[in-house]
Amino acid sequence: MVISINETSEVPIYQQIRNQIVLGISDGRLKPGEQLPTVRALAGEIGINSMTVNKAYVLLKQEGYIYTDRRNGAHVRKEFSEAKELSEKSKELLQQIISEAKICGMTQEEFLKICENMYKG
Amino acid sequence: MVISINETSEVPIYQQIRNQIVLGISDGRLKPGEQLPTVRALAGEIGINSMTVNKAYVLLKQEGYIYTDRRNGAHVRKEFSEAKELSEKSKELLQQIISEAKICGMTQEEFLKICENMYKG
Amino acid sequence: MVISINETSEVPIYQQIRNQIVLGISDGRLKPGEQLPTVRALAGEIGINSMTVNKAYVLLKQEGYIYTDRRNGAHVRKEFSEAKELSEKSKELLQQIISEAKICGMTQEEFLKICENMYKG
Amino acid sequence: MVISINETSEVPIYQQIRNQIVLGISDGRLKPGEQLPTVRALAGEIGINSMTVNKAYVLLKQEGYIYTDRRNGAHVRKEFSEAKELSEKSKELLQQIISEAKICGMTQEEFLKICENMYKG
DNA sequence: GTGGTCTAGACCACC
DNA sequence: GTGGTCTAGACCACC
Repeated sequence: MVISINETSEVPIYQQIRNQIVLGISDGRLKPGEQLPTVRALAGEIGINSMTVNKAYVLLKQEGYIYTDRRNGAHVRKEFSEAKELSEKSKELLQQIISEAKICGMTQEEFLKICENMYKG
Repeated sequence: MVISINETSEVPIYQQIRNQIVLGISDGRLKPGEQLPTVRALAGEIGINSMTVNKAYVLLKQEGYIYTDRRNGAHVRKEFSEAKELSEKSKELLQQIISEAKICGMTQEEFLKICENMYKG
Repeated sequence: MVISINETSEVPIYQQIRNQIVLGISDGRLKPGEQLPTVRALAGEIGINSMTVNKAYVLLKQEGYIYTDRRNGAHVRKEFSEAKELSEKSKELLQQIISEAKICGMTQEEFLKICENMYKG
Repeated sequence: MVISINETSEVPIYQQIRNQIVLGISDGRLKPGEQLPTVRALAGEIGINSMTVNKAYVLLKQEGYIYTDRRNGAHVRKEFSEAKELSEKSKELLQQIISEAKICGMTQEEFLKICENMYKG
């Protein structure tokens, strides 16, 4: 899986890495248990400092998406909790996005349609 | 409309102000054309620097939610473009939220249900 | 409150800082709401890199002991949740310590006496 | 006695082995003088490098929990010193745990109750 | 070889 | 002035 960084984005690089890996897990490009590139390998590939990649991995680990061990590097978690619950932060963001949708004239149906397409994607 | 700031939040204060005003517009607490408090008044009310409030208003203006004129201060826009299009940033965020929903075992139906409830809210 | 670092300890510096601040909170040397030294000030005082202090503060923030905001720096949390529950990690450590106490011939009463003294301290 | 390793734990594997053996000694599953599996046998059983098991045994020997001789392998120590004294490291850890207990609102009585239960366990 | 820790120094967003 | 992010480079514990 290729990680591509937008250097001009206001989103910190470590967050961009985190986001793309979460996306990869959700759409199946990264399989449960699959090994991620090593911190150094990914840093070299992207052309950034390994501390930045490390920070992304620490974050992913804290969020429960991956686990690391010194022997084998970082791996995608094998079984995810089926909590079926969005984080508080995500709920707030979703509410914010929906308020923007309403203001630009989108009906509920139109918004749900967009979500459906993203869900399938 | 009362603006309440969470000082310990990682969301910048100017962004919190912007978010709450957008929310107020979307749910009708702020009517089209309605006058917003002046920068100084709002800053005094919240107890923060007026530069911060100003930054929020500049952002809201750039995004087309309000307009300002020197005589009458800031007002909610009277007619919003019915673009029916989310910003690139919002689409990215939504995609990110959906990927998290999928990973925590939420079905499409369950996610859409949450959106519906927020839409009505 | 003075933070003193043991450079020869196997405990990472950022962890030592974290530990001493938690200790300070628990024994009242650090009051609720009290301001901690800035990252740079503490780093300069101890004679270490500010990234290391920053790491300690991030950890304390994650654990809910302090909060930070860009205006006023870091502060001790004002109200702690009365969860009355040790973390899993602490429970494991406590079990480990107790097993060592038992092996070196300490009775339950003797061990509880040590805990009492530490609690009062 | 079965040693089970948590590969995703932040606790080093050699430390996990050491901890479980100490636990086994303290609760009587490992008797004084009892023979421990050979380094190779235990490594094979767990599925890890024998250097790691060796490190755990060296540590246990240093701490006085086991003794080794070339002919018969490793054995649990027959008589433990009744020093009735915790190691400096354990005292520090205990102080740290107690400070966390105090902050989360636990009374001395509640904390001692937890210790009692662990002591009996 | 792997991730974890640390340094010295820099720039940035926020206020 | 504050914390947050990032770099280039180093050393260490673990395996």
